[in-house]
Amino acid sequence: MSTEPFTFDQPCPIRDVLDRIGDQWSLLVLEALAEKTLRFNELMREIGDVSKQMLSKTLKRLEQDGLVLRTLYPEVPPRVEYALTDLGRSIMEPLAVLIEWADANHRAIVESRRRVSPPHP
Amino acid sequence: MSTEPFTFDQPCPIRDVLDRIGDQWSLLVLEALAEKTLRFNELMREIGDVSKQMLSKTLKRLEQDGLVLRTLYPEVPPRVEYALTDLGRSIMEPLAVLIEWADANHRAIVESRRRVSPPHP
DNA sequence: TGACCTGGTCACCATATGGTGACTTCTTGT
DNA sequence: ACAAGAAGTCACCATATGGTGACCAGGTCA
Repeated sequence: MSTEPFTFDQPCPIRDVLDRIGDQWSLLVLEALAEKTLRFNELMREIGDVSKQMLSKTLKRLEQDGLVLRTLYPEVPPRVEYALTDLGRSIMEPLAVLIEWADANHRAIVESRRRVSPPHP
Repeated sequence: MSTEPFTFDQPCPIRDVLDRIGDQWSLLVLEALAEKTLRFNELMREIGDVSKQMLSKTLKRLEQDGLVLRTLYPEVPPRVEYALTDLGRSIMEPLAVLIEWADANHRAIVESRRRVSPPHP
């Protein structure tokens, strides 16, 4: 299949990518930053229910993977801005296709789920 | 954004979908079944490193969500075949786009990761 | 002299996740 | 009689994940 070949150091690309965007918060962060550059606390407010710790971890991984650029302005109080890189912007296209599918088919999934295990018998 | 609006019963579609395909095994199962219908033990061998329990759980969720069809042939010994539904086949298209992106950009991600935290100083 | 702001980190704890190996049921093969 | 094989399930246990709230620095406002 298209995910092969891969080595141990460089695992199957798609599993690696899904590990990133498949977690609780990465997609939300990417979506927020796709709209515009945001500061740490702005991101927190934008996403709403993410904890500092998780947002911090998520941003760090996205930065390490080169999807997000972190810029520190050594002012007082310090200002830190997060923006998508070119790579980060480029992943939004495949994600948009997936989001489109999700929007179109979510109803079918929910109904299938309900059919199998009805609400309250 | 495109993921709104959503209710509590029917969460944000894309998060819901990512919860499914973003887990350890679902994508592998979908990919295997996209090639051809397989029996339980065939799937195990195909994927290689999945446990019975996880494969069972994964298949059950995919079936509940209407992505996979489980057919039991009441023979002896029993034969159970798993196949993609139309819905299951339709999600392979957005996934193919994502897989393509992953293949094309995985190298960039790995290199970015290495740049940030070098192997052995 | 505090109290507050930003952008975090850290320790603690609860829950979720996932692997292992035993067990099941029925029938066929030796 | 006994093992084997299909398709799972179940209990047990270890690790991963993620939330909470305390804490940090430096400077500013009242």
